[in-house]
Amino acid sequence: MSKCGRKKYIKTNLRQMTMETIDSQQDGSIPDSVAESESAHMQMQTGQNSIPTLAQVSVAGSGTGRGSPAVTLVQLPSGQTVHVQGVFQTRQPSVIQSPQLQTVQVATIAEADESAESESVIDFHKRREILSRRPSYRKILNELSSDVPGVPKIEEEKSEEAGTSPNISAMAVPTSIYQTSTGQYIAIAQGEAIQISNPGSDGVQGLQALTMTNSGAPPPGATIIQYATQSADGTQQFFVPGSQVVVQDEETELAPSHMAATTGDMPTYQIRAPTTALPQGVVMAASPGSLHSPQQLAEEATRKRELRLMKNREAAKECRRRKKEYVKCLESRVAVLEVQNKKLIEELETLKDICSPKTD
DNA sequence: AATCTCATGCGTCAACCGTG
DNA sequence: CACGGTTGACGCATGAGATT
Repeated sequence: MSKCGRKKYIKTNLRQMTMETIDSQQDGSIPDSVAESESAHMQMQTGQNSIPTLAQVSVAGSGTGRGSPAVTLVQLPSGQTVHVQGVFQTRQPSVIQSPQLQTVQVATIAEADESAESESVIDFHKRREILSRRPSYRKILNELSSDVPGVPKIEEEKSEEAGTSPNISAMAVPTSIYQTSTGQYIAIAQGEAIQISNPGSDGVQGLQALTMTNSGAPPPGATIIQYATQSADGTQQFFVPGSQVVVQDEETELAPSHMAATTGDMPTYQIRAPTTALPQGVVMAASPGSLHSPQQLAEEATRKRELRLMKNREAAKECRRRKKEYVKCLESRVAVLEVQNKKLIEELETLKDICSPKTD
């Protein structure tokens, strides 16, 4: 791949991915690449574009009821409709589901129902305009977190340079939202509590308690968390955004001894936050009122430029970090949705076997 | 070992957007 | 409307792996 090709690959970015989703949904084809997961999600929500060999499944209550019991309406090929309580409950809006995509979903339903071509063309252009520029990743993540109960919003990272809130620790690591392989949502804020929002598939709904200590022994920035896993196999996977690293420490050698003693065989995870050695603010030299000579003006202009360059440098780093986090969240969502889709298909097959008339 | 290819990250510019 | 934050785009540097 040439450098230009690489750029092209990179530039097949999130905006284009969203556009592809729209386009492919308009002509009814299934998009490949990452947008495929969105397509799968729409299948589950709208009951359209269902897999040909399977019965159509429509989810009552738009499939967005938070924690509410999932009532699935299964329409069998014979015309029968069966209300079932899903083993895999209908999920709340996932961690990554941008408002744009929600708009697309609604529009897709509307187009399917009304089949008004002219309106769809207008909608298409409207959506094009809406998607001309994506909101910031922070905004997207904040809106997403507001849809998930119990998951705190990502705090505005204001006053990184100007002013320090007394409650903000020295390391300004922003809150991160993770999604585990089992669909749980984990919000981690440096120096604050870790919350796990359980989708409630196993009856344990709401937040789970989590033990977190900041050990003195590990290197700076390391955080020891202890998570009582509830999964059958006893393992828990974390999808880690950004440059943060989650290490499962089975020997618990980094954990304090009293923690290991009180937690038994619970696995210990160590989250190493990226070192945020942000250069502190530049000391403002001269006040504008004291400038007289052209040389001083030039120096002031240079100083302002360098200050702006420095700020933009840090902003670009932060932006890239958020983008990586966003992409990793998308990838984790793809993985979760694939598992979810697989389980739904299996559940449907089981129901078909149960409900199909036996011809003895 | 030298070269090539590719992935990744960084600095900068410019455009957009929200806010006061 | 000015200002500052955000982010796409571009060029560049660097390191790792593949190839010659």
